[in-house]
Amino acid sequence: MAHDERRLQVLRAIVQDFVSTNDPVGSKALAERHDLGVSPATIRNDMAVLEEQGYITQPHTSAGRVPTDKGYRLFVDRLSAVKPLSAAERKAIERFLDGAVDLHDVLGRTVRLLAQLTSQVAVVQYPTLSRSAVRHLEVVQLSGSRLLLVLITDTGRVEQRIVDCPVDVGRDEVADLRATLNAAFTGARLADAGSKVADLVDTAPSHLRALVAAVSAALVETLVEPGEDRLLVGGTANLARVAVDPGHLRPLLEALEEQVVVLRLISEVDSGGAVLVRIGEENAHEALAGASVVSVGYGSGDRALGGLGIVGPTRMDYPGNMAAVRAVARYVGQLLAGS
Amino acid sequence: MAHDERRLQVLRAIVQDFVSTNDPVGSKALAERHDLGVSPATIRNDMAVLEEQGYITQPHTSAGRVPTDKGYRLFVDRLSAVKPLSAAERKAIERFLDGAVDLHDVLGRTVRLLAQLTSQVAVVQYPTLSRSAVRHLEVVQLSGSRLLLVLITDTGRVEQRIVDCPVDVGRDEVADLRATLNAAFTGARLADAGSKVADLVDTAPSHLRALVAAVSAALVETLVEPGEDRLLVGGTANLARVAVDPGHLRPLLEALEEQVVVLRLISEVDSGGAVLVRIGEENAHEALAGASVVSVGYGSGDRALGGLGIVGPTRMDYPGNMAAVRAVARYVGQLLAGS
DNA sequence: GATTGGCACTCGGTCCGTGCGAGTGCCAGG
DNA sequence: CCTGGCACTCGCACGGACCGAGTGCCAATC
Repeated sequence: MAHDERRLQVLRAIVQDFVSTNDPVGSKALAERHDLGVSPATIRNDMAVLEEQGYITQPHTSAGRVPTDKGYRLFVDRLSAVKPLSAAERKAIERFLDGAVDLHDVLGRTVRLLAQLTSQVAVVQYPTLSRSAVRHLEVVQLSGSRLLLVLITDTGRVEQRIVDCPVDVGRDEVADLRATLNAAFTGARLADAGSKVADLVDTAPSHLRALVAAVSAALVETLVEPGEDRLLVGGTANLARVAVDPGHLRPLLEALEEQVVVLRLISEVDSGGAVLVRIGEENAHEALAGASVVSVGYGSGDRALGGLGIVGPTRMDYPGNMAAVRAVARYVGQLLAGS
Repeated sequence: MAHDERRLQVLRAIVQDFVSTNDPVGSKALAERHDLGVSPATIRNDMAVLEEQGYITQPHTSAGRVPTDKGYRLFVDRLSAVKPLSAAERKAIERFLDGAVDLHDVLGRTVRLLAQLTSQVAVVQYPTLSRSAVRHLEVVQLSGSRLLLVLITDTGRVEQRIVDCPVDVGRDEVADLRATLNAAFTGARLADAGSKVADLVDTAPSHLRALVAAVSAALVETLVEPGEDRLLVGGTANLARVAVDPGHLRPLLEALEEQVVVLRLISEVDSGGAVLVRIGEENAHEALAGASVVSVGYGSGDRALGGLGIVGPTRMDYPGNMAAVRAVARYVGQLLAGS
């Protein structure tokens, strides 16, 4: 029906106006700023219906309307066109990310770029270990019985781990161990590494068996362990830009430091490569009740290496942010594939 | 003179009360809460003098007094006794830091510990490369002409760097290169590495010379480059605890992300191992005008590896925070020395 | 039947005047 | 040099009045 159609236009207009002005929007202002072709009175009727359906609400009796989570959801799902990035923005992405010298650098630049592009808090997950493959394993002897195990993945990630061996290790044994490990693991997906360990211990030369067992155990532990530094956060200063009440700001900052929470949100990426938007209460975490998360997986080809995205108030520019997140993820994916 | 002595007592009392209550403190309250042995009227006279000398100020005509930067400075320099940590706190430090598996982990725990102990923002600098020594250099071939150079220091830090060589490299050459580099650099202070590079290129076997030159150049670059990820920040949520005005909070958050600024403050550590306190304007950075920085170097023995400390409002518990910073630095120093 | 103009009503935000209380500075006396 | 007393200053919290934006409803209109 024409009615429903126009009501959706009204909702879209409300979201757009509210996002840009941060003021509850009234029927008169709507009629003025958008060519809806009807009078304020008609809009009022539509707004009453929209409120009844739970898409908008009014903070005070004599104030305009504000979108609810449900309203934003509808907007994102059906009312927002994908906003292509400007040429300048594309250029900025390239300029910003090119010239990175290693993985750390790439991700650091990414998080800063994303924060700047969206004026929100940006988060980037390190490439998940289990989806990467082993490029090289290095064993360094620190002292008689202490070894440093360094794992280098094909995504450029470097993981280190100290191993205490039960007995002192000879110099030759270290070399043997290095050769053995590399022969066994190089090229293997880390997810498959666990199952290889058992074989390896059995087939190892007897004089190395105890050593291989100890090191392999540590290796598996490193891979399985979720890893604490898997998240990079940037642009927190953008939080203070909008927020009025620091009491409201604190739990958000805490959640961002409590990386686990955000990690869970960011890493649940759609395998199809679509941008995921979680709005307000959908985040199912108290501190994020007033926040939205826009995230997407990045990777090369069909492999998702990790997720990245932004966190901001529910009142955000969804089309613009979704476009920025997607563009950055695509570029980072290419970059990592080429290294 | 007895006068001066008592005036200092008054200043100390003002600082203590203001820090704990966050209210400007008046003469009457002072007389009640501290055994100064004199009446409020006398205290008023002292306060008038202290204000004249610039140690305290009153925000409004009819309000109590508040310490100035200069007042805090005097308090820190002459009026504060070192507050020893409680047994429980010492225990907490141990419990928190033990069980760390690698450098990342140690520093991550440190920053969280410090933030929790002081309820301020904590910052920890990664061990400075130039003061570390080379434990091992590893060269991994990524593709025909791309090498990954991995540097492991005796402080457990791992640096990685991708090197593009002018020509394709053979497998044997990589092994030779690895051996050559390790022979030359293992055990050397990184600060001295630069001067060794020239020698190395000259003495290298001719077939390796070009390769050694390229890799060495990258190595030196890695060492000289200040490195962007050398700072760990934690506990920013504590900022929102105190601050009332998010507009005042934003520049601080920005400064913390702009790692360079804080890095400069933290890395200027006293070689004698004393705790350094910078109060308000002393920081010579606009965003930190209302903040104090308490920092100290950590390291093993006489070698300072880096700095750590806290950033908080000028109105902070200096004795407690100084004690916490020092204790944590000492413990971290031990931990890194033992690894 | 949908749309529109008119109109009474609600209610949050702002402005302003008042009273209160904390804190001070000064002064005269011990 | 210290002390008690006293007049004075202001910031702040409270409360009432005003104002205007915005709504919901209704009768008239296309």
